Amino acid sequence: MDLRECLNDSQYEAVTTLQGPLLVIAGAGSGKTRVIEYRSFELVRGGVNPSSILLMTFTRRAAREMIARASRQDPRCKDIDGGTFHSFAYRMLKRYARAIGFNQELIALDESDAQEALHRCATALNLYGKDKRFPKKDTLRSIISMAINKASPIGEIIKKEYPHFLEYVEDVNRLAMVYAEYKIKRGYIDYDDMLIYLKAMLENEDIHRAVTKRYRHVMIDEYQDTNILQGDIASLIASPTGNIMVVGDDAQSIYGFRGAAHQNILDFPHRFPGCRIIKLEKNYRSTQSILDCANAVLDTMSKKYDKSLSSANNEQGLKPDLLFFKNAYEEAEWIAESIQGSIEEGLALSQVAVLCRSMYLTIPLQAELGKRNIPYDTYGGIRFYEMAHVKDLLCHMKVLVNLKDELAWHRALMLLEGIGAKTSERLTSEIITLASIKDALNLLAKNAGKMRNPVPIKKLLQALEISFQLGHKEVGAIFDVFFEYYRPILKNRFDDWHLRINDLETLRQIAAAYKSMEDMINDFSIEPPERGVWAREPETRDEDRPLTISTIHSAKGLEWERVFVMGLIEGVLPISFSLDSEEELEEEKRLLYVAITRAKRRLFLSMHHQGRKSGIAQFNRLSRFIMPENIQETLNISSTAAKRQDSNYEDYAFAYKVKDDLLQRVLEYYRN
DNA sequence: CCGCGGAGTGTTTTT
DNA sequence: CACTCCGCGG
Repeated sequence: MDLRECLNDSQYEAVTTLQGPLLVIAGAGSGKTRVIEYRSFELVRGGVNPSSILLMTFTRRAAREMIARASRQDPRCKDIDGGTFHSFAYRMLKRYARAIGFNQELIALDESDAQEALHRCATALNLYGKDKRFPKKDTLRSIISMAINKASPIGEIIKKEYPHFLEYVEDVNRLAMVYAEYKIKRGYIDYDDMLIYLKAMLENEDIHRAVTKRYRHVMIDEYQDTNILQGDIASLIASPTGNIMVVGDDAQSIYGFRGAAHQNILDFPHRFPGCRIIKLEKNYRSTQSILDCANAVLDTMSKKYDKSLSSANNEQGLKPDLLFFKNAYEEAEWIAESIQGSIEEGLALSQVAVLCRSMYLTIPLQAELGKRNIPYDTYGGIRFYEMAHVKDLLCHMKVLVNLKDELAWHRALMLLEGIGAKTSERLTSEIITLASIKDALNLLAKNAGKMRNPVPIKKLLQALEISFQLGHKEVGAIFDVFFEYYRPILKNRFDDWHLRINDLETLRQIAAAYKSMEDMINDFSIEPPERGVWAREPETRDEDRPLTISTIHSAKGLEWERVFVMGLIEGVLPISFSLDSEEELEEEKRLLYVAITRAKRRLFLSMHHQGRKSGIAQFNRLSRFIMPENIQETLNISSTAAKRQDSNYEDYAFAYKVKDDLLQRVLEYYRN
C-alpha cells in the first residue's frame, strides 16, 4: 500500500516520523484519527512490537476504534495497548498494588461513592456537628478533586472557586488527609487516585524501569484535554526513549472544568526539546459553508488560535440554518419532523446527531421522537450506572465480590425497612472485619433475630445465600436473583419505578455478557456502559445504528452528515455560571466550535424563546456567541419555521432586538 | 432509632 | 424542580 496515496503531505510527515518527540496540531476534521491509525501501522510494519506501543485516548471507545482500524491494515496491530489514562492507571495499579504496599483488593470508587466516602469522613470528624454551613459532600469532592487535577493547593481552589467557604480551608485540608487515609485503609481508589498513584508509581525507580522497558512508543490523542498530572505521566513514560507523539487542537479544549491544561500543548516543545511540530489544517470533513461558520466563531475568540480551516472536499454546500422557535416543544417538534424527513430522503439515522450543552434540554425531543418511533441513543448526562436504582442493584453484587466494601454494604442495608444509618453503621463496621462471606451471612442471621421486623433482612440473606451458592461466574443468574429481590424495594422507593425497570432490564443484558462479577464491577466503575448502547450487539452495522443524541462534550472526535445543535440560548450556551469568568466563557465558545465542526454536510442551529428559570417564565435570548455580524453572515437565518406556527413571532423578534440593558440598569441600581 | 414531611438550596460538562 | 438536610413523632 502506498501511504502517499491516502495521505496529504503533513499527514504523511506525521505518520512517518517514528522517532523522537512529535507534536501534531490537528484542526477539526483534519484526519488525526487517520494519522494515528496509519502511524500505528507504520510502527508495527517497521518491526516495532505492537504491545510496546501505548495509545492513550479520551475514551476507551476511541482507543478500540483506532486499534480496530489499524488492525485492518495489519492484524498485529490489535495487540497495541490502548485506553484512557484512567483505565491504564487502574491496570498498572492492579499489577503493582502489592509492590506499593496495598495488601487487599482494590475497589474503584465512582463519583457518588467518592462523595459518600467523603461524607462519612466529614461526619467522623464532626465537621457538620459544629457548624451547619460546612460545604456539602459534592462541593467537598469537587474542591478536593480540582485541587488534585489542577495541581494546586486546596486553599487556592477555595479562594478562587468557593470564596464563601474560605473559613473552612483548614478543615477541608484536614478532611482531605483523613479521606486519603480512609481510602488507603480500605483499598478504595477514586478517579483522582488512579492518576496520583500512576504518577507516584512512575516516580519509583524500579517500577519506572519496568514500565518504560515495555512501552517504547507513546501516542496521546486529545492532548489539549489532558491535565497537569496526565502531562507529567506522559513525560515519565516517554522519558527514556523520547518517542512520544501527542495530537491536539487547543481550539477544541473543553475540559477545563476537570483541570485540563491546554498549557500542556504549549509546553510540549519545552518539555521535549527538539520536538517536531506538524500542523494539519486541511479539513476533510465539512463543506466550505460549515467551515466558514466555524472559522467565524474561531475569529471571535479572544485568544487567537493561529489557524483557520479550509475544506479539502471542494464542496460549498448550504449555509447552516439558524432557527428560532416559540418554545421548547416547537423546537423539538421541528427537529423531530426534520429528522423524519431525512429518513424519507434515505439518509441513515446513524448519520444524524442532535447535540446540546446539557442533557435536560433534549427531554422534549426525546418525547417527540418516541411518538414517531424514531430510535435514538443518548450519550452524556447522568451516567447510566450512577442512577440510584442501578447502584442499588449493583451494590448487592459488589458485596459478594468484595466482603470489605463497606460503602456497598451500607447501601444494601439502608434499603431495608427498619434499618437506618445507625444500625447499618453497626453492622457494616463488624462485617468488614470478618474473614468470609459465610461469617457475614451468619452475622446477619443473628441480627435478624434481634430485629423487631426480621423479614426484610431475612430476604436479603436469602438472596445473598442463593447467589453465593451460584458462584461468581453465573453473572446473569445472580443478577436475576437480586433483580427479583430488589423489585419490591424499587416499587416502594420510586414513583417512576416502571421506567426504571427498563434500565435494569438493559443492565441485565449487559451484565449477562460478563464471565465474572469482578470484571463487571471493575468495568462499570472505570468505563461505564452508556444507556442503551451496549445492549446492542457491538457488531451492529453502522447503517442500522439509531439517531445520536449527545452532549457536545460526549460528541468530541465524532462526525455526522447532518447535525442539529439545539438550545443555543444565552444562559445555556454559554451556561449561566460561566458568565462572570472570561476563561470559562472562552471554554463555552470552544464548545460551540466543537459542536459546529461535527457536521459534514448539513448543520442546523436552533433556539427557543419561551424559557423558564426555577418556575419563573423568562424570555430566552439567542446565545451571545451567535450575535456577532460576521457569524450571522455565514448563516441562513430563516424564521420560516417560527413564522409558520407563531403569530407572535414579530413580538419575539422585537423583544429580541431590544437589548437587555434595561435589566442591566435595574441591576446597577440595586448595586448602588 | 427509624421514617416522614417540610424547608431550603443550587441548578453542567466527565474519567 | 429535585435532591438533601433537619426536626419531630412514633
